[in-house]
Amino acid sequence: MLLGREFYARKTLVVAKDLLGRVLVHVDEGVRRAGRIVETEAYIGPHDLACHASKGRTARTDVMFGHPGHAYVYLIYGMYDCFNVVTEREGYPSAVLVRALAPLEGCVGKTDGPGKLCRALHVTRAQNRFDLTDPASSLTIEEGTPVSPRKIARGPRIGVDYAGDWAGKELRFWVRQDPHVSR
DNA sequence: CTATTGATGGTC
DNA sequence: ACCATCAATAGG
Repeated sequence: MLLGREFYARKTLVVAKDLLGRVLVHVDEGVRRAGRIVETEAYIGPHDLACHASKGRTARTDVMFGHPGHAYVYLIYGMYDCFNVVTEREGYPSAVLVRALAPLEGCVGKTDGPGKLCRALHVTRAQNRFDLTDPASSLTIEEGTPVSPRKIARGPRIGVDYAGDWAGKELRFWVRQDPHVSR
């Protein structure tokens, strides 16, 4: 069963936690590549200085201003794609970065980092704006098994030291003790 | 610690 | 038309 629009149309922080244990699936030219989500980060709205959309609506950030449940995939450091899901209501730009997976099917290499998981599932900017709630989509998220709150750890986001007051906020979530969480 | 790599957004 | 920067990673 796929997660529906209403799953994503909630507070980004809630979605970030609730995505742990869910299964990201990419049907890549007929082959299923999938992993269980074990680490996420919340990027919340125009005031979050670490959120790309805090610089306004541009060609890149446009998708974050749209409907929840769509993919936001962007290129970082000229080499790595990062996969996010758009959250909250239309017009309020926010997303959850998926940082690590436990590999399940068809993964090429490791999945313990945002760039690595995209490489492993063959997710690129070609999938940007894809609707994750559409059963006909090649990129979806299945219900999987939610993680009990007691097994969820929390800490500051990675690589956002530039973000002033928002740099220290604990908006990163991971499954405690899971070996596939990024270093 | 460094090199990598190119899109992106700001400035001139 | 530049230019600094970047939600990362691999390799010393």
